[in-house]
Amino acid sequence: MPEQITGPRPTLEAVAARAGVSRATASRVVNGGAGVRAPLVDKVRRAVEELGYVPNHAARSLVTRRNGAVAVIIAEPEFRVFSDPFFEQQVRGISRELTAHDAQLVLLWVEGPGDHDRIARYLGGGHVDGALAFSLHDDDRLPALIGRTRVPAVFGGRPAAGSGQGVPFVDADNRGGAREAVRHLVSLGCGTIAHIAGPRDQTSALDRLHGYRDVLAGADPALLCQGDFTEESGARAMAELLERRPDVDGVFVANDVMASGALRTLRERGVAVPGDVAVVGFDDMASVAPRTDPALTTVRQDIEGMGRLMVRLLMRLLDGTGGEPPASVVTPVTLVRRASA
Amino acid sequence: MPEQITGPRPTLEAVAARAGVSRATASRVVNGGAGVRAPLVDKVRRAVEELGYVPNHAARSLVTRRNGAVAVIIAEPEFRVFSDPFFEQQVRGISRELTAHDAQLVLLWVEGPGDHDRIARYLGGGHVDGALAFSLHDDDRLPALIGRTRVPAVFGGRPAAGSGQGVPFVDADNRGGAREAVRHLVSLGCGTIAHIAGPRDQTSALDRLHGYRDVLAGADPALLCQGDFTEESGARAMAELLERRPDVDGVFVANDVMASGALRTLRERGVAVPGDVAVVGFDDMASVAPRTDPALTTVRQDIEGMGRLMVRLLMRLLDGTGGEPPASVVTPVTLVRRASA
DNA sequence: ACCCCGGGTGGGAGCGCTCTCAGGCAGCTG
DNA sequence: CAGCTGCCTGAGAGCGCTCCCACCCGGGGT
Repeated sequence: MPEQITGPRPTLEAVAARAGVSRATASRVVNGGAGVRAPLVDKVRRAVEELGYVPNHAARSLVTRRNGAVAVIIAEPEFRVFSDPFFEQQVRGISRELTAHDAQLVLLWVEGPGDHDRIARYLGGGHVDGALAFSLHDDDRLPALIGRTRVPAVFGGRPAAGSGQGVPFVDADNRGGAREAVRHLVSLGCGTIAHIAGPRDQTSALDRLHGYRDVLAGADPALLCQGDFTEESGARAMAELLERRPDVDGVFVANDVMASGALRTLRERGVAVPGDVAVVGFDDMASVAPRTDPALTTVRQDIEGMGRLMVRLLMRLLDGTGGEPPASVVTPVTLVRRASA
Repeated sequence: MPEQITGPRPTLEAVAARAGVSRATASRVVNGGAGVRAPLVDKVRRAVEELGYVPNHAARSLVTRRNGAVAVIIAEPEFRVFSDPFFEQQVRGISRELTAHDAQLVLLWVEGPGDHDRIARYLGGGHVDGALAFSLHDDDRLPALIGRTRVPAVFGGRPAAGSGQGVPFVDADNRGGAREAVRHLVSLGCGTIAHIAGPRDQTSALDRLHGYRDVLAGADPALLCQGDFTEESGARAMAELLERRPDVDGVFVANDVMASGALRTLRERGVAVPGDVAVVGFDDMASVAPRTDPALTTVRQDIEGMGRLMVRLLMRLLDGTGGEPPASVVTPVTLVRRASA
């Protein structure tokens, strides 16, 4: 029980006095107690307890030049980003890992391109030890901006070629997952496999398309349909596909939400899934994939794990004595078999 | 253009030297320049510009005992809280207002009750000037916890009676909105108005129930049905209601999501809305209310505005010379008329 | 002409901490 | 038993800033 609830907060000086040691020794104990003899450690610990001592963060970071805080930069180019369950999971992973590293999460919400200056100033001001950002679109100037500030940073998602040089990223193995999905359709006996692709300006969507092509190099271009990751676009694309190639018997859809739309179209037209057409999605979004009719076979990525990994990479960057160059990480994905394929 | 990109960051001392003034004067200019003659102000400003000087936050807050950061505490008792669009909007409002006040947002994600200690320690550690928290459930121990830390705080949503004493809150006028909704149904000629209520342990749900009762004091208890804010529960409650009182001609539902479920039940049974039964929801959730069939008449609350208001209240608390006691704010709501009532 | 007043400026202390460095006290070797 | 090594401990500087206070200087009153 802390003794004094009110009054000025006790300083290290006070702790030292109470424990009968010097400020230096008290400091050593507070910071782990390495190289201090046990009886003294005990005395200091007790004094800390009794006084309810909490280190003054400002004083500490003034001298250590570290402030134990990491910025999480969230750009909001679209209508809703934050309420995306994907983000929720990633931010949760980040938060948990940050807590494990005793670091704080400072949320930087970018309000459009005009706000970039503010972000740059903040990062440049050294208020945080590092930054975590999400790379969403090709035209996103955030990666470049962060690269320029020279603040240690890690991206979530692979930035478009050339925009985030030197900044490591954590990305799911979109291409490999896509290959696995398509191979699964092949193994099921599908001979005419289509792909409903995501937006051209997102590396994840592009990678999934590339994975499809890796397996089905010579596929008819008519089997490729463009979507924009919305349910509606998935439904439309499926309809178009059915028209162009009525013989289609397998579809790899670039995300679960579009797959849900495609499934709807299929259902409406009385096409049996997976009997007539097998469908595989991507993301294994908890609110979608297990609930579609039939339940969606899809590719799962460990989103929270990716968030945690981002933090671990950043911490390595920060601790790094400058030796090793920080390597980006591509996390494995797994095919989750349900009913649709 | 900052002159030196690399090397140690310039200090105020360097700025002062370059401008040919004392550190004190340089400090005054950096902090607004009050009481410094124009030519000197200019000189210092130029030096700041040329050196790319950015104040050291740690040093500043060491002496001012302010750190320009506010904690936003998010408890997660349920499955998903963060991805709730309600939260998104509120946090966005908070973020914007905080930015306007030049303060940072430190996100504290509470991982269950066991995590309370950590939060308390953090808040008690004086790392932030104040805290913003959301009061969700009656049994939430967060309000009490925050009250004990003595950190200036503001709640979003009214805490349960007795749990967050002395801590001001910002809440929507749930009761008044409910009254308005019910009165609207009355004005439409509805004579048998039911209520589908939200969870008993949330003040917002309770207040809406009270609003209903304010207008319909002697209503048949059979007209009251319990839901839990999910779509499914709304659908079920509506079915029950239809069974208990087939003559029901108006329903006030405690939130839009449940109203959407109720609408579904009504549609499935061929009950005309608003012809046979008029329906009013609550929240005016953008992703729900305008998209239901028929579009939902509901009560709108300015969620982002509430977030901003929370920050403004907190800032007043912080600036407060201790004079006025901080008053909670109940923000007005408006009835949005669409097709369902 | 002298003094006083007040706005502007600079000197310097000190916020609470970490970290280097010198000193002290064992314990061990020669 | 002297000398040396090595481990602990304490003294003190200093991180970059704000703010108090003393000082300076010009203008107005006596």
